Amino acid sequence: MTPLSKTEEELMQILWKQERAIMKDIIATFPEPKPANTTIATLLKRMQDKGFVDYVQVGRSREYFPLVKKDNYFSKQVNGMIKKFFNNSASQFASFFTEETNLSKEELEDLKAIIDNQIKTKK
Amino acid sequence: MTPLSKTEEELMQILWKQERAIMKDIIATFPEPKPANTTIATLLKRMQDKGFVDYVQVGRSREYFPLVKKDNYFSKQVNGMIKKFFNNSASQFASFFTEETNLSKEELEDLKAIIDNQIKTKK
DNA sequence: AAATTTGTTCTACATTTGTAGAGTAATAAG
DNA sequence: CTTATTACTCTACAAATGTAGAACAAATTT
Repeated sequence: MTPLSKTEEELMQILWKQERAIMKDIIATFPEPKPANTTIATLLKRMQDKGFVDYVQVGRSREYFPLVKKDNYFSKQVNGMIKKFFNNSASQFASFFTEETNLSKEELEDLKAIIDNQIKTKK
Repeated sequence: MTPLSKTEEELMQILWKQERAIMKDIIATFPEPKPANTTIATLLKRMQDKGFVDYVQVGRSREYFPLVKKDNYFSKQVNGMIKKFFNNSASQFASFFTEETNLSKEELEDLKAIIDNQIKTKK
């Protein structure tokens, strides 16, 4: 399936946030200068063709909603990156991540706790 | 600066691996059916325009090389994702990550060690 | 020297993406 | 009922992307 383009992905973010949204709601979330609604309509149709959104007719307008969960979509993204940049080694990615991102001491502690938990449930 | 497209990114991966590569080397890395070298040439020129690669003339051919480090490029990617999907919270990303990816017990232990180290140097 | 290989620039073209006007239908508001 | 609002389809078009042929030059092979 064709992936979402950058702009389409941003629209997805809106749908993920709103759960269900009609054209007006979508347009409302954009800052000035708002895009033409034909622009959004085109994008939505393309996203529908790609299998990422669908809608239900409600009165004269449509309630659009995402067909893929954000978490799901996101973990595919991460997995793609791990594959591309780390030869598929998640752990290599993980260590890179902890080294490169600027987590505070507290965040690191939290993370450590999470990992500890994981280790326990694993065993 | 315009970002790399998917295909251009793949070419970058080759350059990152080879350090420096001439056309023949690059083509050689592709499986059959290999792309036309004009295709690669076009891609390389575009990537050069975008500021991601450069070359030195060596005899009749050019040695192309990356202008951005893989690590550097990669962490920008990750940061972009964190921003987009986790509202800029790296720690939220981190916990999602450890929960979603299937790290083995050993990998988790390794990761924990790394984090411990981070915490110490952070002190 | 003739032929082959290698790599370049120029040009081209189909597809995808970003953006939106024109036209139209239905509904809501005056 | 007339007007304004909302949103949908159709059409369009510029920019970006994927891919490569034609033409040409230098180097290498036969």
